[in-house]
Amino acid sequence: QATKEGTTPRAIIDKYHEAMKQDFEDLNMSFDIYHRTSEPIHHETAQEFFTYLHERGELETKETEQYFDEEARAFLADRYIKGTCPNCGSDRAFGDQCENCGRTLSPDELINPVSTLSGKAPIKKKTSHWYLPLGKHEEFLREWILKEHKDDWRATVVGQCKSWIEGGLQSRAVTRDLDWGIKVPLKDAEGKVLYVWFDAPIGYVSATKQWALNNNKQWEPYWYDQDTKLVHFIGKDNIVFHCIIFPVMLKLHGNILPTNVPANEFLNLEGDKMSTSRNWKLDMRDYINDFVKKENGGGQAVDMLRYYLTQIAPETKDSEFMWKGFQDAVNSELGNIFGNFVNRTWVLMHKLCGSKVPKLHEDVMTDEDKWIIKEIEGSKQKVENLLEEYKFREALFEVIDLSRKGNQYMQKKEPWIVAKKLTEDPEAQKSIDNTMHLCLQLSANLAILINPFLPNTAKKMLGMMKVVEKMLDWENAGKLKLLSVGYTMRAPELLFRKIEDDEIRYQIEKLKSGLVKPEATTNKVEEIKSEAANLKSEIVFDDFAKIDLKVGTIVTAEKVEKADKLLKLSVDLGFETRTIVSGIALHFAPEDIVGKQVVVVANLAPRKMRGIESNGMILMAEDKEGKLHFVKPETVINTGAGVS
RNA sequence: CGCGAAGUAGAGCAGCGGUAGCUCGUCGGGCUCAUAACCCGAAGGUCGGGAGUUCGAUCCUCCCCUUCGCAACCA
Repeated sequence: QATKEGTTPRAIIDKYHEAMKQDFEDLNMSFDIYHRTSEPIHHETAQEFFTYLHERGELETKETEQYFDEEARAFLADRYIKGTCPNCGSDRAFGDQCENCGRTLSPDELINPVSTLSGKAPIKKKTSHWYLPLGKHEEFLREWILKEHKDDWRATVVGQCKSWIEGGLQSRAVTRDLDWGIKVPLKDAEGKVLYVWFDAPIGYVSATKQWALNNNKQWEPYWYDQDTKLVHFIGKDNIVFHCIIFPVMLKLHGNILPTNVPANEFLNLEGDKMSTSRNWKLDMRDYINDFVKKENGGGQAVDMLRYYLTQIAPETKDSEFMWKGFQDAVNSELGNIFGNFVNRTWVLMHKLCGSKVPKLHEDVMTDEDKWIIKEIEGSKQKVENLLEEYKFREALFEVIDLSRKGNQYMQKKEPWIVAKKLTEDPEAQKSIDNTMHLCLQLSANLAILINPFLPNTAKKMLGMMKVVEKMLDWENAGKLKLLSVGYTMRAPELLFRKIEDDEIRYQIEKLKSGLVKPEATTNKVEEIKSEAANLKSEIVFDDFAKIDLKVGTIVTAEKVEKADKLLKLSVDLGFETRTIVSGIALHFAPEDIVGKQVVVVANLAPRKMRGIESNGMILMAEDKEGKLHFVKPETVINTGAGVS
């Protein structure tokens, strides 16, 4: 990224760190510590970790030959080496994979490797690295994950780990040759740094240290006490690091192991995967500008988003963020059910009970009263249990459901009807008192229960109840004497506003229009610049003249069996019709391209792909989004025409 | 190809051997304290397809189809 933006890694880190910090602040998210792995305390911690493992002989050393760019004076990551694919002959193959035929490669297999940094051919250079032999810990991992946590960890997590363990655990290099990063703390390790995956999770430890320092606490219990619960909240693509590699490191280092790793699946957006490059995303900044900032303080807007995100969290499978769904959830569940219950309770209390918390008359308690009392008392345990199992979605549902029950309760008691009989039957006030008393206690409970999810809403409710923040302590949930009899309440305040159709239409519009539009012109310029920098080395005309380009017409096209990306084409070149296999199946449907004219490299050596011999290559242009386009004559011309 | 996860009412999701359930939406009714809100009721599903195990399968087994994930100097 730094190379792309033409700046230093350090500057990039600073920039994003600050931007994200601001976003979190505006969205009302707080952290006990928001730490970064560039801090000195982290370097020390990571180095200590390495030294500890190294001194106990838990790391292996291996010497290998790797490609080195003499001009850039750097060893090259697989991705930074380009060359000709040994499989399909494409010259767009990278050290790890060929983009054309999809085959996974190692840099050694590439024909004519070239560094993407300097454009020069790299040389082989010997280098030695330290490795973490995961294979040695297979038994431990089997026992710990596949047996001990078979049932209390999520199915995806255990499944994913199983897949890794069964697939054979390879030793993983923990160091790299790089000029920046955390130095390997050994004498003979000049130019070697710790691999990010090794030091990144150690960041959790160093963050704890920093936090302890800031708060005058001991950090050790958090990583050594058996009572400590270590929980990683991550996405499913991160499972292997947090369940396999880091635990092995922790075990070797004498630390506690994670109690649970409740990995979430992926969140999609309006029927498609999120993607920064395609601008198909939910941007924190945009939400802040469009919703949070338009409201003073924005606590409501923040809680609305928190609600929906919790409600659709992909806990068991991939889920979908739909703007319409956001509107429905907020308007209906938050506004109509929860917000409106609190509101009508307050309005009625002011009208029928003189703005005070009425008394609960035990002598006239009905079945409905007893039912709602039971519901209130049971709610704490229900929500708590779900939270303990990391079922946040369901826990939040229970909270909303309690307010739903409040609505049902009020409907059955109908105090507004009872009030009409008051003149002939003054005793009826008792029924009203009971109803409102319980609705108020229920509201106070709602404030406590919603607090972990929607803290701004809970605070607003505190204001209406005129009570101190202490009341929100979780231990108070389920209690029926949170508000004292006779205490005066404030006027109601709407907890949630409705989201209008226009706002939703605007967001969807914005999302769809941003799809192709480049994010900013500067980005575009830089991209062109970096493309230019990646130009291949100069050739003479004779080199070019060796390539025989012809205009051909696609006669037939069909998918190649058992290959995602390949289409088998027969192309009429005028003098003959050839079979050409092309890696374009993800971009074109076979029936759509029949009859199209294309430019073909006619004298390319034949190559077998998936058992089919391909005689030639179709020229394609790739756009910003990675979509392929045919290169072809502007108007249809005679098949077989030469191109030069 | 392989390995993991998933496919259940219009939408979003629970359930995972024994009369298919929730939320939203739709339709009908009630109520009018409330944010055109709330409450009650109804319609809507051969639980991806096929075979098998079982007295019984949405749930177990096998095969097939579809979707997502399994590269990184990303965290």
